[in-house]
Amino acid sequence: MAQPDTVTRILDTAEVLFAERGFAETSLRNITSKAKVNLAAVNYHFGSKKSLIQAVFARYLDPFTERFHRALDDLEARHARDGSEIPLEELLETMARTVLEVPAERDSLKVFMRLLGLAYSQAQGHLRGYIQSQYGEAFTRFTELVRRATPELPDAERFWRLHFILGSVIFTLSGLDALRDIAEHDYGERVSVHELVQKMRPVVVAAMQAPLPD
Amino acid sequence: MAQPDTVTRILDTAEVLFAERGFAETSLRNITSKAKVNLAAVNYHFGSKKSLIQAVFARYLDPFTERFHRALDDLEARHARDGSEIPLEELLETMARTVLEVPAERDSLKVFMRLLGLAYSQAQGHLRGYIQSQYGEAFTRFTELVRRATPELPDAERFWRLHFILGSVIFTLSGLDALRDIAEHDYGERVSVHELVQKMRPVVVAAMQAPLPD
DNA sequence: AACAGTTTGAAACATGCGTTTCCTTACGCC
DNA sequence: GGCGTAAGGAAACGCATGTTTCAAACTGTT
Repeated sequence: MAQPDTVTRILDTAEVLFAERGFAETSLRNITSKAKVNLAAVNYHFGSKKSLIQAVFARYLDPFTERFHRALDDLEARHARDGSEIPLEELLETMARTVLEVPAERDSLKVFMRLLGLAYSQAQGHLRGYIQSQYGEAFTRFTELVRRATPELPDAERFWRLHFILGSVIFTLSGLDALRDIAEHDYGERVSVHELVQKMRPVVVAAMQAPLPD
Repeated sequence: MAQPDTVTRILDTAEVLFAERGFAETSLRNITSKAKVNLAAVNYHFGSKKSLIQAVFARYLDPFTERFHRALDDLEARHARDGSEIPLEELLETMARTVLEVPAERDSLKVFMRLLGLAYSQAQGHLRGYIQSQYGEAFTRFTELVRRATPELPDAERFWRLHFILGSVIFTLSGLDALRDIAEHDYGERVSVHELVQKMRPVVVAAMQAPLPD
């Protein structure tokens, strides 16, 4: 079994350690020693630690945005034919499916979700800027479709509700393992990610369709 | 105007810097220089950086849990008299009110929320353990009351929905400033925290009352 | 006024960090 | 076969960190 090359070994190790402890708490020495790679290799191949962090994200987000755009293309084309609007459920479904598909191929959903959570909360400045510049367009496209699917909602209201939901999803899936352990201990049954997404579905729809506040 | 004493100056400064940049990214030198206090003062008064972090949390969470327990005592006593169950809305309302009350006195809701978000995501190990051991009981009490208020929900389902909501709240309120800026820029009106809580109310209720998944 | 205990201050300590340097090894090409 | 470029390895650099030390300043008590 030939080892994967240095760049891949660094990325594989780095994403796991970042997901476990965060960026600042993970040193290049942690990464390189666990990856069985020379310390200087990170700076040689990636330039700096910041660039390594961005590369870790790009490895997930590049395929994600590509698939996501393709999926939205399909969805739009299909509904353009009969002139109907894309229903909210289909949009949410597409988003969920794509989020799950990408890391599924490497069995790393947990890592991907933790990284998303970190990107949001640890917001290293440079990371937030990078993600916004590289992947903001996909999010903008999605929200515009959601707008057309929920014309009854005031714009500001829809904005906030989308972020409520985003919070639920990232929070839950990024703390997945810990929560799942508690749930298993307290209620005896271990849920799969698939089941969890199933549980979220009606909640998310209900959240979007909740009555307006007085 | 006499300066507050050293311990208070350290805590006041530390909580702001922690909330802005996180724990690892904030050095003792950052804190002590901004607080105009000697570097050694942190180790003298708190023992270590870890203990300082815990002290920052305790200054919010101690009053919070005390008030929260008192508020739940009231609620239980009031309903014990006529034998009725406490409705879900009242429980959520009590939680929200207490969360808002404590930092309101020091005009630091933003800081408190960011800290909660960090506690969850940056989970420094020691912090999670500390918070769980010190304040887990209050959360347990609350969930038990929610259980009685929503007897139609399977236990596991309620568990997960509570965490969906917890995610929404922490995520939204901890990223409050950034989100509010975006919302203001895109939709023109700046919402107050009070208005935001008002927006969350129907969403949260709808989430708890959503139909069960197939 | 003198003393004991507490708090502050400046400096040093040891350590771990990201990064750079420089040398060796490996590989592809004329 | 030798040469040029790419990759790997060992060591060091400069710096920032949390923590400790120890003397000076302060505080309250007798």
